Amino acid sequence: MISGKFAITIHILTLLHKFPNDYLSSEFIAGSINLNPVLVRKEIANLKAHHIVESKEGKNGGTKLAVNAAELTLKQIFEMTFETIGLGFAKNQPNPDCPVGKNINQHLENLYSEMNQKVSAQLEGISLEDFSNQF
Amino acid sequence: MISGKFAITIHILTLLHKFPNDYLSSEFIAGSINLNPVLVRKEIANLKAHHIVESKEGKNGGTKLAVNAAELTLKQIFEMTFETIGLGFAKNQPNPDCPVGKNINQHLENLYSEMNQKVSAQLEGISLEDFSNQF
DNA sequence: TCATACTGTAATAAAATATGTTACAAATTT
DNA sequence: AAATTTGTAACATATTTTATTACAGTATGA
Repeated sequence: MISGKFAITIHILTLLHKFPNDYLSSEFIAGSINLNPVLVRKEIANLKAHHIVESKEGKNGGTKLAVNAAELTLKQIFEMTFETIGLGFAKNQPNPDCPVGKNINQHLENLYSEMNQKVSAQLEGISLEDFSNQF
Repeated sequence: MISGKFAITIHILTLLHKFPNDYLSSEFIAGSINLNPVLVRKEIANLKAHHIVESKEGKNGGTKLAVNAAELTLKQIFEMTFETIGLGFAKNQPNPDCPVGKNINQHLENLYSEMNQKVSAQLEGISLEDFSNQF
């Protein structure tokens, strides 16, 4: 299910790309997104775990892109933010005694899986640089 | 954002397709989905508004498919359940004084719009009959 | 070396959304 | 008339998302 994480992460990365020489603080970034700085830091933690950005603690610290924006695709960001098109139905526990109920989740998952593949294929063709250069 | 409505509606329609000669009660359908009958009736109300099903009140009442399952596409169901891949970020109000914040929603919307087109194109090729015949 | 300004992270709270329940009028069948 | 079902509103609960507070740890530079 697509949540705000994808949008937030793209926003963060776009800013980092626009200021390639600076360590941007979570407060500055949060000011652009209009979001709580702690949430920004959480997304940055995720980006760090994937070695997409590096950050520096302490005074004048902040975060900086650690990869080539031309080589980072939106597909990677999509996957990195744990996004999938999914059941979106938290408590999907159909009746196993019903021939339809018994199998529907499998068929829905197959369907969603194909949807994800289509979306991924599209996002693979767009780099962070492409996205950022629209601005 | 994809929610349970899409899954629930497909489930309902698959059942209706499997029992083309019966008026199925919301209770029966709810039993297969393992969902509250009122929620089933709500989705059916939506289907009725789109003339996809017809229902009969009163004793032995219920709901029945009103269209040819071969001609009803999952794309129609997708749209009918108000599904879109969207921002998923309820309070996305970036800072208008920031060059990135000012424009990001437009660019994200364009991106999501393309994603929806890909998904729609895929779902257009799958009929309810196709889906139901997998079972 | 000390004040300052950051990150990192946990704990908690609030808000938004999704799902579930109860209740009952209206409709139709037997 | 009794039984069963839809239709719908009003309300309740659960889940997920977003926000806040708090503070330890780290680097900078005056």
